[in-house]
Amino acid sequence: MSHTLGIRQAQKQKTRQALLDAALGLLEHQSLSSLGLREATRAVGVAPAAFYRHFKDTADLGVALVEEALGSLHETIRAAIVTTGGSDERIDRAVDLIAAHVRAHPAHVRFIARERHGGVAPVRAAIGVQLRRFADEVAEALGADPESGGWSAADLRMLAGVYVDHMVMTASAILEAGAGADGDEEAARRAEEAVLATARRQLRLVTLGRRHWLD
Amino acid sequence: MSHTLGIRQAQKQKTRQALLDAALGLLEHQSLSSLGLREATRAVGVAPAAFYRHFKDTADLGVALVEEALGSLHETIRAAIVTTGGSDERIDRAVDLIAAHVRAHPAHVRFIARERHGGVAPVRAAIGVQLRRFADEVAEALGADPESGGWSAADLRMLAGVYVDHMVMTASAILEAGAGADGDEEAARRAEEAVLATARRQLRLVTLGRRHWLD
DNA sequence: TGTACATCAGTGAACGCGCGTTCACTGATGTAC
DNA sequence: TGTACATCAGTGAACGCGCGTTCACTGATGTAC
Repeated sequence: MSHTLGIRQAQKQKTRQALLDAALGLLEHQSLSSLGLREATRAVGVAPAAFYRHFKDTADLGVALVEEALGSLHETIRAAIVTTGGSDERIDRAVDLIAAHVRAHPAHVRFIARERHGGVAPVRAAIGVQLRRFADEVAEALGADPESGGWSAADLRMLAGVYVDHMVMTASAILEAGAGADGDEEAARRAEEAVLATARRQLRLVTLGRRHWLD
Repeated sequence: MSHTLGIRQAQKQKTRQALLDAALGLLEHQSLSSLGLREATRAVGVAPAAFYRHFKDTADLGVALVEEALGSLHETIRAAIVTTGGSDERIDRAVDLIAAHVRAHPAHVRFIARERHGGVAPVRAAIGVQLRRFADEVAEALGADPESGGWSAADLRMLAGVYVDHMVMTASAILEAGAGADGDEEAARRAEEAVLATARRQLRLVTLGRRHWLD
């Protein structure tokens, strides 16, 4: 028979997850550096002291949120990497994947965009480490592409960084487009489409630059 | 004779500026959404209530900081726009200008990078408006360049946005490079040079894409 | 299976503290004559 | 130039409030026999 978590462990995980979810919700309208431990516990419905059974402080909770948020982004990036086809098809596919990611995880995207340069050092560091890992992974994939023959490691790494940064920026811009047109469903749709169109244009620009890099 | 500010007005301006300076200093290690009004007045050495003679609340002070910070960035952008010469010279010059800007106004750069996606809506909005203005200005300059003959307005605007975003991201990366190697002067210099080298590579990529945009 | 003891996630009360905001005030600066 | 009154930047005390952290506790879950 398979190993099951004890009731106690399962309950603890549930509370921990509830704290993470509540915090993520509260961070829609504020930064992590102003999130209170009591706010989070109040939203979950547990006593303030219960917080310490799961996290040292709110920065610690923030680092846990980074792992959660970048875990889901990692999957999206992997999906974009393995896409095949002509450059236009790959661009369309990548942009669609980002849009779908934002729709599926808006709060995660907001959190990463906000805290990437935010006021909590350990969280900033955790995001930086993970994004650099993603870029390494993308660089490796780019290196395997015949189109990258003759590229130096530094150039590949630069290009990978451009793609990862572009992904994060675009995700954040999609979110902003949705929030900007408050209420007006149709305006939001148009604003999002404009962001996606710009993102595709930008990727086309990068593709062209890439094609002529070794000229 | 020239018009002089009254003693009272001059003194008020001085206190206001002291509050802005103190806040900017305090924001090195936190976000605006957690900056306290009492923190700022304490740092200046005035009573908490004095704050209200200058700002409605800390968000209001933040908006004033946006104007100050983006005013200085505006000058740097204008300087980069008017640069002449071959594309490599222009890239080198632009990157040097950014590096100089970060050296001259590190706290302003940090503030903009942090609050661009931060938790204070009016500040985020103010930054967005100004950066869009900068992009419009850059787009106009690009349109005047013979190299952009045949470009659509949307394409020019997209390219301008790439330049402005790249400038902000690079400025923030330079700052991070300096902070990352704490204490080690030589490591900081090397980290900064690596960031500048990457920035130049990225601009070369964009230049190549631009050159073949209408192929 | 049943019993006795150990573990530990979550409780609830208490603490000292700094917060934002208000208010009547003070005294230097500004203005009218 | 001098005087009498108005303005208003900054004061200092007070307020109620929510904060982070501590502590001994409870009672359900886990474990050993």
